[in-house]
Amino acid sequence: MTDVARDIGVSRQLVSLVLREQPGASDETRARVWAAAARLGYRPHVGARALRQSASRQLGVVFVPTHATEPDIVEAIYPAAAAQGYQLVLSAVTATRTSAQAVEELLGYRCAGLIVIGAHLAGKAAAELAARARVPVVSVGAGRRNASVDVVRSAGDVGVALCVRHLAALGHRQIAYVHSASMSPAALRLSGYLKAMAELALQPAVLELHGDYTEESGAEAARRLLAERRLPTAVVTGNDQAAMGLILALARAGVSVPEQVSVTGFDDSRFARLSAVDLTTVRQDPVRMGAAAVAAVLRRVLDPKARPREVVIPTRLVERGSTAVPRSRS
Amino acid sequence: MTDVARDIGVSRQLVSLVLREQPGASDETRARVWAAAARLGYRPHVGARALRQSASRQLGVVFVPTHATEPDIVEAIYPAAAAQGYQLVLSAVTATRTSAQAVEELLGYRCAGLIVIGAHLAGKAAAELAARARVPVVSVGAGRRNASVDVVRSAGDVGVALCVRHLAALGHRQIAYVHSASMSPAALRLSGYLKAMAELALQPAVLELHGDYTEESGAEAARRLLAERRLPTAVVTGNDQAAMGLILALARAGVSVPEQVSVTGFDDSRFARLSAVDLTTVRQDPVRMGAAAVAAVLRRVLDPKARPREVVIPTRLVERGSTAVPRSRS
DNA sequence: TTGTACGCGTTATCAA
DNA sequence: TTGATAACGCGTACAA
Repeated sequence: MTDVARDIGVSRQLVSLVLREQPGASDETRARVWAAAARLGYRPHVGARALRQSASRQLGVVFVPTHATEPDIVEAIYPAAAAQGYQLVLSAVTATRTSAQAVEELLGYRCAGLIVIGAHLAGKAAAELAARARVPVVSVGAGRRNASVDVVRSAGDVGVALCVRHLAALGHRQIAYVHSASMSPAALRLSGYLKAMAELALQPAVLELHGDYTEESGAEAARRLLAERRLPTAVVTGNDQAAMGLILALARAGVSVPEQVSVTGFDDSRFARLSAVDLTTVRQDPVRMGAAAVAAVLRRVLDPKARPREVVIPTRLVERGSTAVPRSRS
Repeated sequence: MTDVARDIGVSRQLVSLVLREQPGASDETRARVWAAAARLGYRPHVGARALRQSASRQLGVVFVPTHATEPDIVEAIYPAAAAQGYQLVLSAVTATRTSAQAVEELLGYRCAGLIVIGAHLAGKAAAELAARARVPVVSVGAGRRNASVDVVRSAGDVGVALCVRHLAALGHRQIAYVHSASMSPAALRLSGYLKAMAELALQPAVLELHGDYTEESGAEAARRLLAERRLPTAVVTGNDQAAMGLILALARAGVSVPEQVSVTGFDDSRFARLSAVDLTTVRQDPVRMGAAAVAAVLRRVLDPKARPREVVIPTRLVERGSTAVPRSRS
């Protein structure tokens, strides 16, 4: 900054004024400052700025970059934060890096608030982190109403219930559900299935998988369904990837979707939209989740006494080609 | 830090010493300092540290979070950087955020070096960025030998040639190639195809797609192949997602893989490994790319006079079930 | 081991 | 519009 000031022969603090778009400089000077800054390739030092202001205009974001949907939420957070003049500091959770480490690193930036995407903030961890961070924390995608962190999540139970009712409306009666207990939002989705089945007076059939919702687990589900005496006419899954694996494994076994079995997913990920996959699924709306997350942190940044809230983002059914009227009722 | 010092009644600089693991404090004091730091939830302020040292131990990383393979490289960069005591500052390229903006933001952190994943640094942009940043820049995945930035890339031409030779060894003679000109590494892959076909004295057949390598473009390739008089016995694609789309669209049209047509992909992404997809593909080794990228930046961080290099990471063929002996030679 | 003093780049306040 | 001065949190040199 000193270089810029010297270059055009003005004071350092005038340059600071101009770059922060504060009043107090003539239009002509403003133009010269901007020109000089561009010419010299000058950028304000974010660290120095944060230091001086004892409050950075930065939001920390914890996410899993290799996840199917988390990057979509990150993508939505960027413009929402930028609109309020905030930068993002991303911190990834990877195979070699725990969420605790990711959060720890963010604390060094003295962010104004933290957005944690995914199921890293189970009850106790949430409270500890919130106490530790001393700044508002938002958990996106998982967790329930909570005294220490805001929660932004999808209405997963409603989404699954929509699938069940859609299938029932098509005439299905044997509707199985593929469940993975290890995923935190899965419990909510399962409850939606059970509730919808009960309302329709249908017999629930839950297939519980080991491990995460991956394509492999969908294939495992297919193997287990095929091993049974009779296939259900429809399968609701809690995740697109599991649905994909299920469909492909069924196809290998000569069972066609949707002719013999209808299948639904959850997420409306990029796979689902593929014309070749054409999966009926539940859309999560990462854009609204990202915007809601930013709104939630900033609400508490601006009013530190505000209490954390729970924001539920609606889900909606996307009807595609993987569901159809059952071939025969039996 | 002052708080920690006051808490246990020692000087601020002693705390600094201990936390940086420098000699000059008794074991007993060390323990007390660490205990107090943990209890108070203290973390050094990265901005203040960078400011004081006029050289942050941070590496900036530009990447596309929604991309199929870039997050894998990011994941590999983390441990490689951590091993040398460097933190990462991630900056995402999204639909609403250009690579120029992503880089611009990183400059504010005064990173020791920049790693740009993807094809954002075409010739001129690379030189400009390198001049602007005043720190070493590495381009990962795209770009060619260059005076201003290091390049770490896969041997894409070799990888595609491996596919062609593998198919030829199985007995294939009509081997088509699905090409997408808009992707920067694609030219290299195409050249590998053409070279290998020439060496085998086979007639090349290049199917050029509009747009990126997406599942949709694979489906488009399938439609165009099906519209022709006769299908090739094998199709080499420059990307797993395109191969996936191709296979699924062929399946819908009643053409089975590998029985009627063999297909290869490129990337060994998560789809390819799926037992239901079981795609023969080329493995890019994101781990080695990430490690090489870190090594390349740090080489020039430590020796600013060093010239940029080009590092080529070998690729290898992963033989799976999407390729087989052609049903009949015709 | 401690205290003292300085500077990193920036913002903020004041009086001129 | 400017200059003087201080402060943010940290690292480091030096003397005690």
